[in-house]
Amino acid sequence: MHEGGHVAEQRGRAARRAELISATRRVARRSGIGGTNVRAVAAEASVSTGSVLYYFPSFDELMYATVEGVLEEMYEHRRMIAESEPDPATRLVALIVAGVPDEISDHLRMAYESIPLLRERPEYRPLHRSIVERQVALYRSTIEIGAATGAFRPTTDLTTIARNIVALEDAYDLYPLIGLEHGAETYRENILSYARIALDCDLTR
Amino acid sequence: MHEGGHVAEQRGRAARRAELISATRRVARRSGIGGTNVRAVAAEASVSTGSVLYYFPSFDELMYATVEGVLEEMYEHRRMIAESEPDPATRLVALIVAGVPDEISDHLRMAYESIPLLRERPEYRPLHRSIVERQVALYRSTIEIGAATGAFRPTTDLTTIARNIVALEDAYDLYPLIGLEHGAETYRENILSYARIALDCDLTR
Amino acid sequence: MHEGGHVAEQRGRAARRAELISATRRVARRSGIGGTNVRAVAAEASVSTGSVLYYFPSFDELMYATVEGVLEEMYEHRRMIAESEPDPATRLVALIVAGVPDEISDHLRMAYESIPLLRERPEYRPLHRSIVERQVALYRSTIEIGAATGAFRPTTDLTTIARNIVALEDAYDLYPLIGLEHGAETYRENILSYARIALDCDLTR
Amino acid sequence: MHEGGHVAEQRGRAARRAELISATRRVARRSGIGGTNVRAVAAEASVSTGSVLYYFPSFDELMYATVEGVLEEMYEHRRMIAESEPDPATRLVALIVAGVPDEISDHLRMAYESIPLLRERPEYRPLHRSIVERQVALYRSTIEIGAATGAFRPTTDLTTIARNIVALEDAYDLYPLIGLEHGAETYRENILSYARIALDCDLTR
DNA sequence: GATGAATGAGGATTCATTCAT
DNA sequence: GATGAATGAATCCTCATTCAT
Repeated sequence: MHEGGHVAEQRGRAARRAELISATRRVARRSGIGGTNVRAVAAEASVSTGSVLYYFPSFDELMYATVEGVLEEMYEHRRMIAESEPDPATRLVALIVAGVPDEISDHLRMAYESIPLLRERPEYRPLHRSIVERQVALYRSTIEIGAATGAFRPTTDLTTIARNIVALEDAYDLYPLIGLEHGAETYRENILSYARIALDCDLTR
Repeated sequence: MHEGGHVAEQRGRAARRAELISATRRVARRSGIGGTNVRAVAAEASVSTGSVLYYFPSFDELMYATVEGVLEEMYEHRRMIAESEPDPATRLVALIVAGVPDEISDHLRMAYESIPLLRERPEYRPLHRSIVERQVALYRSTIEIGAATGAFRPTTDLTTIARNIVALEDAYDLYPLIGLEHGAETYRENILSYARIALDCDLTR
Repeated sequence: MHEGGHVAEQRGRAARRAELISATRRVARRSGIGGTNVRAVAAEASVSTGSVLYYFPSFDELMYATVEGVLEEMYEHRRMIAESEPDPATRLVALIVAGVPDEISDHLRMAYESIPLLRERPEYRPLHRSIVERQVALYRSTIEIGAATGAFRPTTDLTTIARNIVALEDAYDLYPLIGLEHGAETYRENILSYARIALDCDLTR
Repeated sequence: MHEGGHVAEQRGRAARRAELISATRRVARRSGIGGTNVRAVAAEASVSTGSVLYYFPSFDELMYATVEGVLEEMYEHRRMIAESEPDPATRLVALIVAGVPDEISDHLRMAYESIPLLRERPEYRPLHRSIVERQVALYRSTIEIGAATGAFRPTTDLTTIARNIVALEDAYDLYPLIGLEHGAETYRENILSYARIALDCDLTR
């Protein structure tokens, strides 16, 4: 009927879904994943509850897409930090600083709040896993470059170091959520203290 | 007549509560915290739903008591490991081995699943925080002893090292939950690799 | 197609709420306020319990709206009697006759049954108070007109007389509820006997 | 077995019941009839919930006995006022003053809160009815004496006057409960204003 | 006599989902 | 395409009553 009608509709559909995901994110930020429901999302997006489930087969799928988006964005942010900084030492510090934010980020909060979803929805696992793995890759390649240029002199296998740094980040990101507030600065220094001895380098900031 | 007659009852309120907590634990292990409700707990304990709320002022309180018990037990287990091993190096290794179990423990699962509860129930925060702090203390005192005996030659401040070890443990405990299965052995080695350079020691197993 | 198709729905939210209020009234008439609950109302209105709470934020609000409606209707009925009768003496008698019905009216029953609600729901107070006050105003203005035309020769302050008449009505409405059955006629005559001496007039019927 | 055992037991039983009634009264004063339940009464009386229903066949019966006691006490109080004052005019004023207390009395509150119980428990009706009737009798005999002594010159039949006074009292006792606070003094004056013209007398205070 | 543990029906409320329009 | 009214199962919690002791 309409020229290119389907294409336009498809575009419209994608845009609608994006809006709903965005609304879900805002609700989840405000009220937590547990406090996020169809009605709240519909209200936030100024659409009907019927619309929400018209664009997503179920509320679970919308939540999945939302968590996915948040995690991807979180990773993307760190990847851009890595790309914009050529010097491996500086990049490493920048990554760690970005990895342990001063304020609990919504990204992190949602990442941790989505853990209970894993039990009944195994499809969440690849999401989380992949984020960790790509962060490890980010650190690993940074270290590799530094090792190649002589900036770092790794004391052990690179993957181990990269994994440890990411693990430290993950734990130190969790702590503020459970009320352990030693401050992002302390946590960053803890991670840097590890990086220095593991890479036998200076890492001034 | 009376003697022995009231055995079940005389175990008393505390025992009944303990049974309910235990039932809650089993349900939570099976179905997750999100899948745990009054009816399921009542069925698991073979009592009426009324009974559950007879022994606990609210379901939330039962859940809190359950999480508290699980976390305490987890810490207690590690404390006993520490106490039963006098040699600091051996103790450190034992703690790390116990801290990264081969199978995902219910303790850890519940610890992580209870994170979303933190948002609406701030009373959970001291629970989680305290467990982390006491674990750090456990490692710190172990390191201190080792430093005193010359077994360890710490390269930096003891609290930092202890915190980093606990943080690594916490993250490596989380990973299997999200499908990252490099194996407990790998994770333990990663932590040990840190401990070795941070404490400048051998730590054979 | 559309036109007329949505009749039931297009009557709209307000109409649905009115239906539920009406159902609540029927249940309350049959079973008392204490015997009125969501399920009974839903059954009476032939809808699901979910529907009841879809149109009212809480059952309390539905009950409030119902009591409010009943009280307003009661007042409105008396106001119309007053308006339709120009002669102050005839109007006064008509008001008293309407004010003490032969049968215990649902209005009165609900008015008195809602008294215990006042303790926990202070928002009911303005409702009751306002009805009494407006009834007093109705009598007062009637008396005022009669005094102006010379039909009444009030022996004391008009508000006092109006209040006393309403008070007598309120009490005599209560008595049949507690089993004091001297008959509406006797009660009306008692009130009229007061009106006659207080207004120094005849008040034949 | 025990000498007079049964008698003593009967006395004990009556005393226990009295204590429970008294406890029920205190709870009802605090929390309203709707907020009064077996557990609260048991706690207030420092006995077990089982005890409460050991001494009363059902909670309803305990509540009935409590309301009965309160209403009787209320009447008894007024009767004593009447008895202690020989002069009919002074007695009348004293009765009216006592009948419209400055503060909402627990007696009145319970009298009005018990109205909804009438629907399902017809046995409450004689209670309320009898209180009204005896109050009317109190006023009627007072008026009769005054008429005999020439202190009062009733303008109409004595029962009508007595009933109207009691009705006014009942309504003016209700008003503070629904938030109509013109003050006890105003209400008393309103009643006295009626008494004066109905009895054609002075009634100074 | 007295207890209090245990019950289970019944209370209001929440919410993803369905479907007629 | 999009709506939003309607559902009903599931949630936690309350409470008079029972009964073994």
